[in-house]
Amino acid sequence: MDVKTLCLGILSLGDATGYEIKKLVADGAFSFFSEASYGSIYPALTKLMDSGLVTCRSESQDGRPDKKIYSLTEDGEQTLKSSMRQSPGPDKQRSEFLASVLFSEAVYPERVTQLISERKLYHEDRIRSLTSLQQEELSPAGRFVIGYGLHIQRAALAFLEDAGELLVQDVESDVV
Amino acid sequence: MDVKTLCLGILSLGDATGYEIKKLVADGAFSFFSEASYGSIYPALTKLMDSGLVTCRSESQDGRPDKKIYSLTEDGEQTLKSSMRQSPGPDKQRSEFLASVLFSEAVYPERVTQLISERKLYHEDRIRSLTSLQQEELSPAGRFVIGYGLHIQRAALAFLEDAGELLVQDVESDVV
DNA sequence: GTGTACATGTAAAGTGTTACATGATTTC
DNA sequence: GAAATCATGTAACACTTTACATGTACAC
Repeated sequence: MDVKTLCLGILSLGDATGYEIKKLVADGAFSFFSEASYGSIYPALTKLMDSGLVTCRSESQDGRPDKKIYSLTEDGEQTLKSSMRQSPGPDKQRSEFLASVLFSEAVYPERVTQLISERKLYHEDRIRSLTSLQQEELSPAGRFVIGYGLHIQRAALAFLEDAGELLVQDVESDVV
Repeated sequence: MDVKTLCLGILSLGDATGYEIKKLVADGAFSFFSEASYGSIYPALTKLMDSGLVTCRSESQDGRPDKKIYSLTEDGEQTLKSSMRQSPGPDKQRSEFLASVLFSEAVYPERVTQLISERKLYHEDRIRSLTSLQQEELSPAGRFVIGYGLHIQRAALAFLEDAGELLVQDVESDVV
């Protein structure tokens, strides 16, 4: 999903500024399944303005650049809806952790133990953030998305508790 | 993880051609956590040659371009090992499915039911491929990585069976 | 006083994908 | 006879990140 559609989608849930969109994508409910930086969000919003899919009202503030609050237009809503008609592409899951485990085995087997224990902390952390997001979330779909994320993180953690031990033993016995 | 390190890692598990690396990344054990196209793999291998991290022997074939089989050098192994010392970055999980669920709710709620049922098929498919990969896999780390993937896919499917129904009901009652 | 949050935006650099070019061989 | 598999490689394009530019206000 490109940044333009992502912005359109976020705006369908309520008006927002570029800054707010970035925050949602970086830390909010969207952080679990998307990513975008200022360098792609601001240009995307400008292009959406040019094609009339969003409008923008400015609120002046003292000491700061004007806040530019974007809203979806009727056209934007239709465009989003027709994007939603397409079946979503497969997930893109890139995990340096899994790659590291697989590649460390041959060249640096002692590393595996550490990777696993660090990974548990990672999942615990993700679970904490998702749990706190769950407190705020409102719409059924929002609850569903957070729930989906939580469920996966918990499953991953449980897997590490079980299979992580086994792997560590296996790799260590190979070293010996 | 950049394509160069990915190639180095795959070569640490055994010699391979660019074509084989692409296949592993697209359909094999690596497909669960990485991605790369010919357009990035071939140039990466050339660069790795230039910096002496891999060597290459050619096997001529009739009617086809020579097979170029790459092997890790001692230098390549050390470089990979020092990459492995870095703690792996966070997972990058991009899910058009989750975005679609969240964004459809407002502009196209009937779509949600379909998204969920298509998604079940998606997970079932992933489970099938991972299960068949599990048959071939050999090393402890390989088994661990596939197991991790399987566990997550199963958890996701289970979540959909439970929460998917609820969501569909919620969204439908909102429409009415 | 130091760091973080607020707020927008651009330019350069890097990375990667898609599409193209080439062509035999095997499977349906 | 069409489509997939084997096999390498390049060029154009798209996308993103990182760094820069600018500046206030508030919390510690």
